[in-house]
Amino acid sequence: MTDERRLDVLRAIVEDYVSTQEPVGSRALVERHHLGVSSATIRNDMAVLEDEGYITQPHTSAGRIPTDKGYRMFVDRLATVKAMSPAERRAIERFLSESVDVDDVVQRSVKVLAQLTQQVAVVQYPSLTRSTVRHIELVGLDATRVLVVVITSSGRVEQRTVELGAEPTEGLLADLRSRLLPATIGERLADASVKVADLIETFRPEDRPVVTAIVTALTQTFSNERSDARLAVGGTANLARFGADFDTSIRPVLEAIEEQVVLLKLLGEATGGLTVRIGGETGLETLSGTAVVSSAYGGETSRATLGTVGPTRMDYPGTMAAVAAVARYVGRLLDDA
Amino acid sequence: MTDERRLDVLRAIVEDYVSTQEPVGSRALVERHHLGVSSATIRNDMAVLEDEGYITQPHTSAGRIPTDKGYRMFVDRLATVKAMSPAERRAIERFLSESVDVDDVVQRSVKVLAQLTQQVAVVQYPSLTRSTVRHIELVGLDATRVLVVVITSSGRVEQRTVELGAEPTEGLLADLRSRLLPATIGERLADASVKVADLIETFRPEDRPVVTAIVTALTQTFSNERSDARLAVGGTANLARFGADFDTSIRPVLEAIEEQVVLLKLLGEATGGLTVRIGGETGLETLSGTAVVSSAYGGETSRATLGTVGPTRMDYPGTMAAVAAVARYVGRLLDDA
DNA sequence: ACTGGCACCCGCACACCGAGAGTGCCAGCG
DNA sequence: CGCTGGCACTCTCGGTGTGCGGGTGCCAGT
Repeated sequence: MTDERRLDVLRAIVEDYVSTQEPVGSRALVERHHLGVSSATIRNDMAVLEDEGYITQPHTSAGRIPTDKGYRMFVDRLATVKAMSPAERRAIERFLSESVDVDDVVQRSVKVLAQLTQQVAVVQYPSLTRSTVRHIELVGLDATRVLVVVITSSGRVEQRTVELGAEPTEGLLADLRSRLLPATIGERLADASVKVADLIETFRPEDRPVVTAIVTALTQTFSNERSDARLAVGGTANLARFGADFDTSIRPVLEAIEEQVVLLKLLGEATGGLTVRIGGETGLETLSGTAVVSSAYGGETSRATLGTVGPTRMDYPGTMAAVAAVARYVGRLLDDA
Repeated sequence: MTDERRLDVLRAIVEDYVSTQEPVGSRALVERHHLGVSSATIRNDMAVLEDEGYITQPHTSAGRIPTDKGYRMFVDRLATVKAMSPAERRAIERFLSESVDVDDVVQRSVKVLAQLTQQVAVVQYPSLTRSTVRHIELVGLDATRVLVVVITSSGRVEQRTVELGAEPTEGLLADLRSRLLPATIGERLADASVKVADLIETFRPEDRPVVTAIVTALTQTFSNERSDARLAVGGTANLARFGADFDTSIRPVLEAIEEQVVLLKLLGEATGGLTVRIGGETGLETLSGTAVVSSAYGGETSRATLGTVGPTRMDYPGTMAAVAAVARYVGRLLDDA
């Protein structure tokens, strides 16, 4: 009994289970795959695989289903990456390239990803940290309130209403604006934060409270506290594929999706490449039957994460290919925008 | 047999069915409500109500459940409006008043509405039509592309990327900007559309293509094609309450929610007051078990619709009260912003 | 007009049973 | 020593049968 064949068996089990959704037995296995040995031999292999924790039986004398550990092994060592067809690539590229602005790109990405994978798709709005300031605008709303608008090189527009606490002196806002622009235009957001903070001291003491309030709003915007937290979600109707039991397999996902914090955690720190989290690896106990496939996207100016949430019994090769492809196109699109 | 009591019976049936989720029989009815007559009498009343189409039995010799027509009658004539408790009002008001900008108001409204009603909440972003222009900004992205930003009196910021098709001549953008602002500031969006269109002719013929492209983008923004279509959705986890059958009662709702066009239709033209659509009244066949409670909100500067989607067997008085209350606070908040 | 009583109906829960799928193990074979 | 065919065993699943209970409709009586 070679180790080699045992891995083949594991792969076959995962593939069959994913496509049929039913526990797979030794007989069906030898019929559907040309493994060149008899079902009795497979049974022995399966017994070993079960001992090692890669597969399990839902009840005695039923077929086997993969465990999380089994899926992990499948993803790490067994899955041959399934390339997208040229037609699919074309479709993705064309659909995404029709976007009119950053929001639209994100919206469309979610849609296309959900459609391709038949799962729930999540796309994080691009982070601002690497982009530069293209414009800042201050708009007085009333005597003590100002709307601060920041436009970045990536085409994002961030806004924020500021309570000044006091009424600005005549001409102060215009003055501030005229000093703000040269100090920040073209700067990276992180650097711009420092620059605007330095500006405070150049104002008269009596104006500083107002200036400080506005500068604070700006730095908060720069540090993208809010934009990082923005997410687009789509394909929730695909939750049907999760399984019949609403409370154990669908509800937790819906709840996770509504809590942005949780969702961000799920997508995980985009280390760069494609990441797959299976069952317990998600860090959420309630998502035991769920797997997350995510990838960072974007390069220089805007970087963030996108991915899909699906049942552990998903088509990993296909999903991974789709996530990777969409990440690549979205990144390209945002970078030269 | 007075008509009066028959209506009482109908009300009792609706109330019991909503709270128990089970068909209600004549015996249970006389026990839970002090109707002062015997169950046999109730049975006669029920037979009449069934003949008239207000209630029905799921199968022979089971209890009765209300039909859509029955719910309609309940809502129109029988439901005593349930007032929100002062504590609840306080909570809503406080939570909403913490919002920092328009997006935040919408986001929070969805959350609070979903929580109050335990249903799926939908809030349309405030329409721009009634608000006025506070600022317009043109930002060059590269040689042939410009980002158009419009800031309205309601604090909304709308953006749009424009492909110019040609390279603008030196100083054209600055020139355009300096003429745009005086022509539009303080104007209602509809009026501003006309004003900017008039501007085209004041430019040299060779500049007109570029100017026209930008003006077109502006008018599109003014006519709020995009902003009207924006929606926030929350509380999807509450879909659990819809019933056990995923495919007939939950999936259609998820699908409707993802199609913004459909959802907008569902919320309906905000005629002003509180609107309730029950079952077939929604206009969607797939939403037969679903009811929508919606209300317009806002006044002068920003007006739109918000509401909830839930099963027909919902707590109408409570839901209606919650929708009305949130609509009132949101409207107030946006109008004096 | 309302009530009590009664015959009847029907879905639901439960128990039961047989079929089928799958396993584990063992003896035998190359 | 690894593989195979065979066999006994186990367990789920689907279908059937049955008793129970809630609920109705009707009718005769007040």
